[in-house]
Amino acid sequence: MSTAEETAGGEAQAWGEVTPDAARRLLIAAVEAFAERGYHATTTRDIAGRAGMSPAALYIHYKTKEELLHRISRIGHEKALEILRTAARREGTARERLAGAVSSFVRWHAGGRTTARVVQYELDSLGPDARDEILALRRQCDAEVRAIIEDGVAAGEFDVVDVKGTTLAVLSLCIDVARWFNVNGPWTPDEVGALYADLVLRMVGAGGEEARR
Amino acid sequence: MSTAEETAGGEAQAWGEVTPDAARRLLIAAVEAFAERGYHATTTRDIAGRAGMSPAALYIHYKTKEELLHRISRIGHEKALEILRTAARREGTARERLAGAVSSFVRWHAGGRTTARVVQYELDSLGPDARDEILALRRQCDAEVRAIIEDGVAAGEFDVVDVKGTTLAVLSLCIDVARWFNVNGPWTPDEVGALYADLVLRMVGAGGEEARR
DNA sequence: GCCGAAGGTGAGCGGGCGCTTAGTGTGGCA
DNA sequence: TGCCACACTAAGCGCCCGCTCACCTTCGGC
Repeated sequence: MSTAEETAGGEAQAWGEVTPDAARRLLIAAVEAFAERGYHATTTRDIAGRAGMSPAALYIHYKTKEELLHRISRIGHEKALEILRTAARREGTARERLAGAVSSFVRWHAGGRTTARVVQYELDSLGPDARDEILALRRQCDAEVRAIIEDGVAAGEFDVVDVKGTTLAVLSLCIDVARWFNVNGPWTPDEVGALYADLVLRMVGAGGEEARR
Repeated sequence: MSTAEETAGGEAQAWGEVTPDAARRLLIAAVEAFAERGYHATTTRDIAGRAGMSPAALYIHYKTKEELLHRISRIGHEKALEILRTAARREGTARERLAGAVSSFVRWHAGGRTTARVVQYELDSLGPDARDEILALRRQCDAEVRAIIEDGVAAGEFDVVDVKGTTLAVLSLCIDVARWFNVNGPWTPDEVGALYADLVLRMVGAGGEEARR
């Protein structure tokens, strides 16, 4: 179920597209620092230091500290949307597609917790324009999940009273994994993904037989 | 179901115990500022300004800015624990107690979103000692919810494979309400509380008849 | 072998931060 | 009425922030 790419230890997976090398190292350093301390508590000197460079080097590749957060946020949201989109448009019943979407989405939030934390919780530190751009991506994530649930209801697989509210709760449940998941805790990302897929199927009234075993 | 105290507009409800008056005004100002901008992005000048005082006045009542966050966090967590404890120890079936706990806990996070946001999301800005104290309160919250679920499983009301994981997911779901809930959105705190109580009962395999209507 | 572009550094700027201190107005009490 | 304790303010200290700038190296092309 899980690919090496998704759960790669260094979490450096998704940043391959960022060039040149120095810009990528700065970006990864920023992700780590923002995740540990939060955007406002992180200094540009800290980011540059983690990347093994002088404070001034940051400004060769990025106009401001906020541009770093914006870039991280956009790449992260695009990755999240891609995960949901892939799962939503796979062949299969709504039940299978929802379980797949939730387990892979949760796996991403747990395994790439450092990145996911920044992506999901530092949104308010962006300026209005950047935030609007990111919010548009979020709405697309919402639409993908809602589409699966609507399909399931139409097919009689799911039993959901409030589709909009349930969609929101499902996404909320998955996203919050980034807040509490601990790499040294009792669960692997795969285990949390499986547990959550089961819980979400129950939420939509499709807990089914195998969940009751 | 909901009391005036829980959903009072100004959210000033729980701070009655803080004296003298100037100290309370500063604390409420800090809650609002932290919720809007985050702890690190909030300045002591901003807090004092909102309370209608000079920057120096803050230090008559609080040793540091962090002490403000610590006080807010402790009072908020005590309130949250009280809500869960009251619901958990009420008379009734596990099903009824879980529904009551979730709906009142969610109502608190939605209605008192400003406070809940600070309480749930600014924990990492505390120093180690203060954080440890707050984490102990969190563990008590977890224990209350887990006790209800264990009761339900023992009584044959619930069907739960992983009690620990399900407890965590239920709390996570409720807490994350503070992140996304919007006072100007389509739902009232009561509505979200009712929706979430239903969803949580489904998660523990007690969705029951009335949910299927 | 010289040149310019690209990518880096060390020093430091203007400013706002958390917090302190000296001084002020005020209300309660002998 | 005189006095002091208390709550509060105006001013500002020392520090570190985001960011800039003058200068330095490296290296491919002619």
